[in-house]
Order: sequence, then C-alpha cells, then structure tokens
Amino acid sequence: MGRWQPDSRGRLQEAALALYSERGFDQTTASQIAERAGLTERTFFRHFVDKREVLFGGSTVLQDHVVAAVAGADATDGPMQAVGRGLAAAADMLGAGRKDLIRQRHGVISANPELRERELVKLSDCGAAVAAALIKRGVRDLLAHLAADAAMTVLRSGIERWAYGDDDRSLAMVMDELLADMKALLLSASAIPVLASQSTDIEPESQHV
Amino acid sequence: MGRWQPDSRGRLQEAALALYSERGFDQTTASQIAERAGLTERTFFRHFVDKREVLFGGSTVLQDHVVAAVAGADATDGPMQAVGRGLAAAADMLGAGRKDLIRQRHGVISANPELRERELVKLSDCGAAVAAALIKRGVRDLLAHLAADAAMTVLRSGIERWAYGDDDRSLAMVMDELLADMKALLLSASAIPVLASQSTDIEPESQHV
DNA sequence: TAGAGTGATTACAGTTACTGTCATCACTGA
DNA sequence: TCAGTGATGACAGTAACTGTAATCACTCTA
Repeated sequence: MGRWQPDSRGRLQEAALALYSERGFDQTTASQIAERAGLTERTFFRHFVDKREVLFGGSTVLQDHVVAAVAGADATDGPMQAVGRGLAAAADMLGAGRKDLIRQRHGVISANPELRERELVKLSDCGAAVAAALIKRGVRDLLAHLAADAAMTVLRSGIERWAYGDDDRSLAMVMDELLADMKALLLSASAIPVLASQSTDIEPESQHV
Repeated sequence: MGRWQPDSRGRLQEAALALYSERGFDQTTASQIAERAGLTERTFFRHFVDKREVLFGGSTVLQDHVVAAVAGADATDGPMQAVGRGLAAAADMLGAGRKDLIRQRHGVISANPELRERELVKLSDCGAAVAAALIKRGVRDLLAHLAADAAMTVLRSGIERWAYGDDDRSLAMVMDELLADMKALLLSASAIPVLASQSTDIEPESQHV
C-alpha cells in the first residue's frame, strides 16, 4: 500500500459534494472538505484551483467526448449534423451516469450563484471547443459559433428537462425534440425577424440614453 | 455642497475601469480603486457586492430596456418577433454609447476569466428575464427559453462583431444578419438532426465511462 | 431655532479563500 | 544503497469580503 490513501482527488470531490449538499456551499470551508477527506486544506487547493472547481472535475471529460464526436462526424455532415453527433455523444455519456447523482449535483449548483457562474463558464468553454472543431472541419467562423451555441442551449436545457422530467424518455430523445422545437421556432419567424426596420420605423427619435 | 464629493458610485466605476485597464484585474486591489476615487475600501464594497460587479453597473439598465421592449411587442407578434423587438431596443441603447468605451470594457473583461464568468451570468440572467417576459405573453415555457437563448446568442455575438468589425454597419443590422444566418443554419439541417438514431445505429455498445 | 433623526461614509477587527515556500518521506530506478 | 521524484504537510502571508460601531453634514419637525 502507498504512503497515503489512494485517490485523494476523488475523496475530495466526494467530500465536497456531500458537504455542499448538507450545509450549503458557503457554509462549507475548504478546510472542512479536506478534513473529511483526510487531507489538509493546502492539498485541496493543489488538486482544485478553487472551491468551486471541485464540482466540475468531469466537465473536461464530457467536453472532450463531445468535441471528438463533432470532429469525427462524416465529412458530408453539415455543421448541425456534426453538432448533433456531439450531442449524441453527450447523451451517451450522461445517460450512463446515475440520474440521482446528476440531480444532486444540479441541486447544489443551482442553489448557489457562484456555482451557477462556474457552470456557465464550463458550458461556454465547451461551446468554444465545439466551434473550434467545426472550424477545423471547414465551417465558417460565424456559422460555427452559432451552431455551437445552439448545441449548448440544447445540451443544457436537455439535461435539465431529462433529469427532472416525469417521463422516461432518453436524454437523446429529449435533445432531439428540443432541436426540432428550435427549428420550428426559427421557422415561425420567417415573417419579420428584421431588426433595423423595427427600431427605426416605429420609434424614430424616442431613444433616451 | 454636500459633505462628500457627489456620485461616489460613478467615481468608483470610472476608477475601476481605468485601473483594470492599466494594470489588469487581479493586479488591482479594491483598496486601490477606492483610493483613486477618494473613498475607502469599505465604501467600495457597500456600492458593489464584489470586485467584478463594478464593471457591470449598466447591465440591469440594458436588461430592463430589453425586457420592456419584449413585453411591449404587438400582441400579434410571435416569440421570435417579440424577441426581435428586444434586440432592437438593445441595439438602440448600445448604438448610442461610445464604441471605444464598449471596446475598452470588452477588452478588460475578455482578458480575465473571472470577469468573463460574471459577464456570462449577466447574459444568462438577461435571457431568463426575457424568457419570463415571453411566458407572460403566453408563450410556452420551453419555447420561451429557446427563443430567449437564441436572442442572447445574437446579442452577444452581435455586439462583438459590431464593436470589432471593419465595416460601419449598425448593431441592428449586424444582429439582423445573425438572425438570418441562424435561421439558415437550422434550416440546412432539415436532413438529419435526429439524435437517437445516430448514437445507437453507429456505435451500438461502445460507450465507456 | 434647537434638537432628534437619516444616511453615506469611515475606522477597525475578523474570517476565509487562496498562494508561496520549504520540509517530509514512501516509493522508484540504477 | 542511494540519489531522485512526487504527493503531501506545515506555516506564513495577502487580499477579498463582512459585521459593527462611530461620525457628522444634512433634513425634518416641534
């Protein structure tokens, strides 16, 4: 056996989720997490850059999975098809995890503004990585970012609806429906998405500030 | 004259933007900002909940403006039309501001991860408020959130393209084009946005983790 | 016009998230 | 056997915040 208990990183993650759940994020000190994991505060900060990051250890793995799927899409796939592959990969990975743990983590995160903040960054980073993968496939910069953003919208709200939904639909099915809804929504606006006309025609001079 | 110099909040905002620009966000202490504004650190934290918030004083104003426009859209407008009104309002307001100040602020924010984090939250909050306004108009919850998310995508990337673009197109025009691109993108995927089939047909059992 | 609020500010002490640095010591490979 | 190596601990320090009490120009009222 080693000099120390194995998997200190994992123990810290487990301790943190437990404590954040029990007493809340800002009622928990880094020192307490470390103590529960049988380590010191200094070691906590050697494993995680800050107190929030301990909840987002898996995000890199998920992101890499999604990006790999996008990059590996058929050469004939357009940007939205490629992005669909990425979402399918995410659904595979998350669908394999335990829904109750996902809900627990989601509960902790949405209960605290600082944690929500961090989650938004992770989603944004994932979107940027997906966009980069699309660009590498030859997609124009602008379209790549729009497609990646749409994918992140579907991913985020898909996970939420799936985790808390009544029915037992798979995450992939939920996301599929979201994509369809999004398409219908944009289509329905074929009439007047024109901006310039709205702002200048209707209130010609009434802008203050 | 009053007991103190007027507009301490404004002086703090100005001092902060200047110092963050000059020496960077984390090379600046709250105490230094307060000192430049002729105040104390404690007063800084009475005006702004944290060191980042001082850069986002105007975000509430913009959000309220956008939400009001969405809420005030014609009763016959669909969700995307209503959201278009909101974007037009945002374009009016930002178009009136000085582009160089917007660029300076954008530069400071994008140079620091903590500030990018905060900006994402503001955008997300704005999206939530827009979604709420849509729901009040009778739009289904799901569609409201999708429309609001799309609007935030257009708002964010629109501002960026407008602020750094070579041409002199108005912000409204840029956003208009983005909406059109987004629509075209979603339409192009009419072939296969189907998720479930992709993940199960192509790699039946190969999920690890 | 005295005198009781009011509200923005200062002063000061405290907590805690995080960082830098050096020491420790089981393990590894030559 | 013995010089690395790498994860950890020990300890001191900085700065972002927070709580609380005091100050004092201003305002309102009797």
